[in-house]
Amino acid sequence: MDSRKPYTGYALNGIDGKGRVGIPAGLRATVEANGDGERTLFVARHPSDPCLVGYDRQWSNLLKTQLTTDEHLDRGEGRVFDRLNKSRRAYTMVDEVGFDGSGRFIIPGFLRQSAKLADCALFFGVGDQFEIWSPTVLLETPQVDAELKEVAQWLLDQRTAA
Amino acid sequence: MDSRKPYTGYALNGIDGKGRVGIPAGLRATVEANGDGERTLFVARHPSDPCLVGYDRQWSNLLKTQLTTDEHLDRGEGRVFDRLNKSRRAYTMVDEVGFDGSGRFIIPGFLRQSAKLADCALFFGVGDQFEIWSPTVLLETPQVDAELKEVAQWLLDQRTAA
DNA sequence: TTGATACCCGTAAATTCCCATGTATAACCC
DNA sequence: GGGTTATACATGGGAATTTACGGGTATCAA
Repeated sequence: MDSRKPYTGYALNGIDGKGRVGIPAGLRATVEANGDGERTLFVARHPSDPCLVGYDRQWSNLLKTQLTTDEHLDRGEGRVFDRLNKSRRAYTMVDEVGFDGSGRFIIPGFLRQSAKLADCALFFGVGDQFEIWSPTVLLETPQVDAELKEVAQWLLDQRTAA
Repeated sequence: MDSRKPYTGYALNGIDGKGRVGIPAGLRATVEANGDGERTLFVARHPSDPCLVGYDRQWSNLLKTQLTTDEHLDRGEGRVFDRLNKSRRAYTMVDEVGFDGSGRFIIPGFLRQSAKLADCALFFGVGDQFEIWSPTVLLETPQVDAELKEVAQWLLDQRTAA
C-alpha cells in the first residue's frame, strides 16, 4: 500500500460543553495526509482496553479488507452467526465523524460513555492509529505501561496548573 | 461493479401513530446514493434472525443475479426445494416501499409484525444493507453480539431520558 | 363515504459550520 | 542575546443548516 504516515505524539485536550474535542494538530495532520485531505475521522472502541481508537479512511479500508479475508476462511456452516456478528461489529461499532476546520469533532455518545470521557481526552499516536483515553481511567488501568502513566500525570498537572 | 457506498452508523427512531418511521439520515443518504437518487427502499425479512433488512435497488439486483448463479450450481435433485424457496423469498418476501422527502416510510404490516416492531425501530448498517430491529427483541436474542446489545441498551436509555 | 397511503408544511432540537479570542511557540530583526 | 513580531493552536460562541417527528390535506380504491 502507498506510504502511510504514522501517528505520533501526544496531547491532552479539553472537551467543551457541546461535547466537542479537538484532535491534536500533529495527529490531525496525519489523519488528513492518510485520508487524502478528507476531514473525516473513524472512531471505535479499542478491542481490549477501556479506551477508543481513531484512524483515517485508508486504515479503515485495510481493516475491512481483513474482514473480507476472514469471511472466506469462515466457510463452515456453524460459523454463520459469527460472520453476521463480525459484519455488525465492523460497521456499527465504528463511527465515522467529520471534523471542522479547527480539527474538532463530537465524540459519539455511546463511545464517549464507554470510555468514560468526561471533561478532557488524552491522545497519543501508536503508528497506524491513535488512542483516546480518559486520563483518570488510564492511570487506573493496571496493564498500562508505567512511563505512559507518567506522561498522563504530567499532562494532568500541566492542565490544572493553568 | 461500480463503487457502492457502504451502510454505516446506527440510530433508534420512533414509529408514529401512522406506522411511519424515518430512515436515519446517514443510511438514507446511502440508499439514495446507491439507488441513483431514487426514493425507494427494499425491505425484507432477515434470512436467519428476527429482524428486517433494508437496501437499495442496486443491491436488490445483485441479489437476484446471485440467485440465478446459485440456481446453476444447485443441480442436485434434493436441492430443488431450497431453490424454489429461495426464489420465493427473493421475489415475494421483499417489499418495495417509497419514502418521502424526510426519509419516512410505512413499514409493511406483515414485516412489522414478524419483527415485532412496536413503538420504535433500531437501525444499523452492515455494509451492503442495514438491519432493522425491535430493540427489545435484539436484547433478548442470544446469538447477537454483546457489544451490539450495549449499543441498543444505550440508545434505549438515551430515548427514555429525553 | 370510509379507510388507507402519498405528499406537503411546520417545529423544536440537535448538529454543523464559521468567525473570534487568548495563548504558547516559533521566526525575525536589531 | 533581547525584544518584538508573526504564526499556529486550543477553545469559546453564535448563526445557519439538518434532522426527527407531529399533523394536515389531497389522492385513490373499495
